[in-house]
Amino acid sequence: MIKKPAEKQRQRAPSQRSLETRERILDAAELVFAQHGFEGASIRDIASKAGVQGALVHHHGGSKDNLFFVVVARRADELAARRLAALEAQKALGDLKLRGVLAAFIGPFIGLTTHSGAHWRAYGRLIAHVSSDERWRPISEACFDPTAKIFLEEIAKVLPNAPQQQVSAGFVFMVSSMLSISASKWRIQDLAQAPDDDDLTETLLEFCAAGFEAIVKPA
Amino acid sequence: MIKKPAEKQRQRAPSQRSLETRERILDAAELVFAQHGFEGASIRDIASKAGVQGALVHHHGGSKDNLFFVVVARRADELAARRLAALEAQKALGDLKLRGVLAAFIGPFIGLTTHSGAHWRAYGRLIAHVSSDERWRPISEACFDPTAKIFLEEIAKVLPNAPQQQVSAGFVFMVSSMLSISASKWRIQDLAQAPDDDDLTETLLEFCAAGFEAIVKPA
DNA sequence: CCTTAGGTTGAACGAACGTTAAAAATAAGG
DNA sequence: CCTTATTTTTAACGTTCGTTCAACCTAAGG
Repeated sequence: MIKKPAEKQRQRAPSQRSLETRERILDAAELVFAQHGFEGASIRDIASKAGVQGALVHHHGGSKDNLFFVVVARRADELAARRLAALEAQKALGDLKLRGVLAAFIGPFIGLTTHSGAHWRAYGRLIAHVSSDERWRPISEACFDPTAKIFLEEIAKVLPNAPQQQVSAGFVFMVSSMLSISASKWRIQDLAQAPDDDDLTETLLEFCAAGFEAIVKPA
Repeated sequence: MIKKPAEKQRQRAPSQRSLETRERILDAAELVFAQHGFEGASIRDIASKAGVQGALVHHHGGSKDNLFFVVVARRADELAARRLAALEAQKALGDLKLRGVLAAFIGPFIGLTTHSGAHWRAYGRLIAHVSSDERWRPISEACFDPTAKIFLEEIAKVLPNAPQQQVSAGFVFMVSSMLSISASKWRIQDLAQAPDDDDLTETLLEFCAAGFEAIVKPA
């Protein structure tokens, strides 16, 4: 669970309307941040897309930095929960192998970011932004590192004798490749000179599983 | 060779001093763009780092967009040349295989961006920025796609019967993983909980070669 | 139904942005 | 050496940025 900064005590429950407004603002911010990045996004763009005044964005989201954090954190718990559930499901099948662990990590992400609407698609690009800029390291640590560490341990279990350095490198390669589907799918389609409607989960899984096996073998 | 926008005819040769100033400005722009991204970089930051006035940046680099293009294009030719030379060298060894093609693509990039000083290191991050934002697609097409197409053809040669779609996907996974070494090396070190001074070329090569082989096998 | 905490608006703040114009300094070319 | 194209500085333009404040409006709680 992701910790939130302490709010000062409320004396009344928020109204239905304000909750809906807040959601609309976060949704708009998600889309704008994903499309233009943090610096390229403007509060006015976000407010306009949400159909509210700029001051209201600040009221619901705090500073621009804080708003960015809130938007990233909002879906992080659900993504983590789905990954852990997939991991448990793989374990329940018995005889957990590398491929099963990677599938539990990759599957939910690709599923959500390609088959669950525009907002999850934008969220995928958002994670790509966060992961490629050291500036957002605190956000990564708060939102994604706990899950990452769990999967790193699972990978270590199914690949005994593998140097930690190699496992970490492979993990980053896997994450980068996974995020490239959100951030650079246009590039794949460009190079293939054909529209790509396929689900790339299987391809990515094959690629990473084989890659992992290859780099952890003793030299 | 990368085409440049036509300049209006000069009547005098540029002075040594102005050439040096121009280089200083492009160097500064390279560092600032790499660190803060396009939107996050300011002309005043660049000017300050180059030790000149803001107006001079505009004089030597044109608009901010154009300056960005110039900075990216500046080293693209050398990178491409090194990759093609490496490819020829691999061919000269005879019996070109997938691993050799990938080594010719990855090796020069990692070599330059990790062992050739701060500017090449920044240039690596710059390419990562360009490759992850569809906004810079024209730059990618002008600077990197020609080389990419050559290597895609070479890969197709050493992997006959491989569907083009799979090869394209694998190529993007490879590029993303390669760029992650420039953009997310801190992440690898974080996860490994140890500083990493190793050259990751071999690891990346193993990972991608095995991944490629795996995804192009007939289902 | 009142009271008032909380939501929302509209307008404005100062700062930073990319860019430009004109003057001053420099050095290339005859 | 003189002329003048080019380089560089200085100062400013107009715009947009994140943020704030005071004023209304809405609706939760008693």
